[in-house]
Amino acid sequence: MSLRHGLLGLLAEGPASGYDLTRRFQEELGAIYPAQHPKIYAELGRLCAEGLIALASEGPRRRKAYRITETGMSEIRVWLAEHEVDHTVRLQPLLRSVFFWLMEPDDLRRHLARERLFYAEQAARYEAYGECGDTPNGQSLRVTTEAAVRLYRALADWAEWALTMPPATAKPGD
Amino acid sequence: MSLRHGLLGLLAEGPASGYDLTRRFQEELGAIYPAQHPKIYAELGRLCAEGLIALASEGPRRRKAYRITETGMSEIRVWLAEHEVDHTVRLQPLLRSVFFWLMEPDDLRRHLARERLFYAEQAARYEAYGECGDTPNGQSLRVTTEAAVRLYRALADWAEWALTMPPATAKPGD
DNA sequence: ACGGGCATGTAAGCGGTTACATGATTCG
DNA sequence: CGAATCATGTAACCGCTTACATGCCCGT
Repeated sequence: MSLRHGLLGLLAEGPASGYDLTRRFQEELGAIYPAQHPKIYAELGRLCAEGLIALASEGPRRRKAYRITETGMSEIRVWLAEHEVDHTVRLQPLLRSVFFWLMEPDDLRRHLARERLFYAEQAARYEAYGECGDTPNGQSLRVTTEAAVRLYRALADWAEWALTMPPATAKPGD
Repeated sequence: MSLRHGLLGLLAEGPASGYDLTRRFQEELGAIYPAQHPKIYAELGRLCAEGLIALASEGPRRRKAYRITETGMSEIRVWLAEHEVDHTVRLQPLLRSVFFWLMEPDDLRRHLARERLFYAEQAARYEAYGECGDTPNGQSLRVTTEAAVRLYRALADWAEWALTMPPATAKPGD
């Protein structure tokens, strides 16, 4: 349950609504940790009930902004300092690569070219993110986007490298 | 539902049991696409019922080896060629990095040092994988491990780089 | 007045994990 | 004969997605 602490962390920057948080999780964090609005609203409700966040203000269009409480702040701090990191990685594109030998060489080339492009675009997107301000949270976000850039560049380079490999087709003679 | 096609793809290499496949998904693919035995046995049952795989042999300790059928082969080929790639990435360590500014500088340094080590170990593990034979599927696995190496090296380098950054502490004066 | 974006929710279902449970065989 | 490992399963739960549904406000 990382989303819970993700929301808490974002609210540590300042009050925000479910809508705001949804946008951040889609656009800013979409490429490293996506989340959809139903999960977010549900979790906000739970966090509020448990007193980790509280209603900060109500705006037009029944907008509800939440702020983090003292309890919430200590909760996120404890999580960051003490809770074990979940290193789970699950990348469908890499699972697919195990089966490249089952693909037609032409299909594989097309596939890798498209993958390369996609990853390069993602890398560029985060590279363009540029400065995030000189606030503490802005500087941390800068570190995060750097990770995203390096990650997607690594995948783009890999796809490019894979294109240079002799295609390992199934049944060359069989 | 990628696991389904993951199993199909591995069975395309030759007959295997749920136990065999579980081991491959834990050890060989654990760092890019982990899967646990309950899911695997359940999925094998379903695949068998649908005729995409079939019982190949029964061994000692009630071992049941499955083989892929013609239907299954065409299913995995269609999936690889036509089904859209799921590019979802969800990395808790990168979500955490958004909140580095909430951590004590000392805790952060320790955290990054441990992360760096972890990723370097993973990279080394896959680097050591070395040759996977000259069979078509072995060559593809080589391409996959190359991706894993590049991915984990990128993360290790990132953690090392992050250690050189001035820690963006919260509330410098507040 | 109405269309589009802001804003919040509910419900069903899926994919995956964890814990529990058990049987069979080999090796020392 | 006991421990370790091979081997297969079930049940409960969790986190997340998708589809569905609705209300409100602003600009044209």
